[in-house]
Amino acid sequence: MLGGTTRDRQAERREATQLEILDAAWSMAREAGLAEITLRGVAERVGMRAPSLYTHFGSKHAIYDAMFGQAWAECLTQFESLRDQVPEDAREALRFIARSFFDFAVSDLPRHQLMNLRTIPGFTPSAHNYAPAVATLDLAREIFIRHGITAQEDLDLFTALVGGLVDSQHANDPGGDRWARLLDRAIDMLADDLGLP
Amino acid sequence: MLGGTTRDRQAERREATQLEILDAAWSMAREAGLAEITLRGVAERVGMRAPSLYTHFGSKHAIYDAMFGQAWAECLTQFESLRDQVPEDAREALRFIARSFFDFAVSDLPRHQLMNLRTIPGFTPSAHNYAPAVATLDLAREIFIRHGITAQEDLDLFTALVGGLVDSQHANDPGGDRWARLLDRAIDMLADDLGLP
DNA sequence: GTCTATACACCGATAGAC
DNA sequence: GTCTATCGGTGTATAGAC
Repeated sequence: MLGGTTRDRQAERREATQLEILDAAWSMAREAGLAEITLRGVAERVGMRAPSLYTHFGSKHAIYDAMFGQAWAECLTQFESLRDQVPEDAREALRFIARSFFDFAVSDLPRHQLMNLRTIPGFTPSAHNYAPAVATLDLAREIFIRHGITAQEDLDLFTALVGGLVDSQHANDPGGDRWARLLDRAIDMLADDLGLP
Repeated sequence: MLGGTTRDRQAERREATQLEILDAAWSMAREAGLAEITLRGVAERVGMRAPSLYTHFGSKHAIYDAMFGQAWAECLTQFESLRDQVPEDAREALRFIARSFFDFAVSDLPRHQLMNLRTIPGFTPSAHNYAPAVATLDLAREIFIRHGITAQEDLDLFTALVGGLVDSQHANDPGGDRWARLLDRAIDMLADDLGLP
């Protein structure tokens, strides 16, 4: 049907423009910092005026929100692709997951700030864009359970431990490896606590 | 000498006004959030106009900077007063320090954000106001050494561990104790790793 | 020295013309 | 869908009153 095709075309075009805007926002975040994004700056990068962005996003926070969803979706995709590579041995599995998450978080500061820190004043992710974050944690939980680690407290301790190392690395030795070097040791510490062989 | 007295009076008055401004800023931070401080809001609380604040602080960041110094000085003072209460036993000592820091960090969100997170866009503490932070860490290091823990990596792991729990608590269960309950266990984990009895 | 009034450049957001 | 014009807000520079 012609009407249907037209509508699809328009929807595609619209989605493409939204992606273009988000790409511009990421680019500006990486250049100037996550919090330094401005609508005028983003608009300029896509060849628009600032108010035109409101055709595609209801507010600046809505742009952050969409970026939040993108980032966690990216993380989820990576974890799903790594799913079959998780070692059989529980201790090795913990190390593998921890290293994967650590590297992902450390490799992109603005992305990590948006995903895991509350660095944008007043921003809270919507339920819709929070979903891939939940899915990622669920996936981690599933892998943990598969390796016999079932207590929520154990997963909580794991996330706090890895998160603490990531934040320390970013805050106190950006670009270095002072805390990255401690990751395996930290995980072994936890594995011992869990009674893993 | 009269000139000296006058100068002292003026200096005292000036310092008092500065403290008044900082108190107003803390009050506004606790009401509206750390990042939501505005110069006009702070000025109104002390009965001034916004530009008048520039008589006492060179910029908004300079106010954040002074607050940063206050917060860490507060932390240092508390740790110094606790110094003689640190248990002899190394494991108990670790628990004690960890709990002290955890409680201090969790009891005041805006203060913790300013001290430990980089939540204010573009803000970096000056060397002068960073000093009490260094002194606090030095004090912690000294206590660690007194208990036979001398490696920098051990202290790094300790700070990352406690920091990770604090951040998780603030971000995922504010006002609760989901990660607070894991603190002793986490410290025991580390103590075991260090070969402590 | 302290404070004020004024002004400026920038921000996110809205209204309405095309 | 994109534009121009504009609004209320911000931090801050400056000139001048007391």
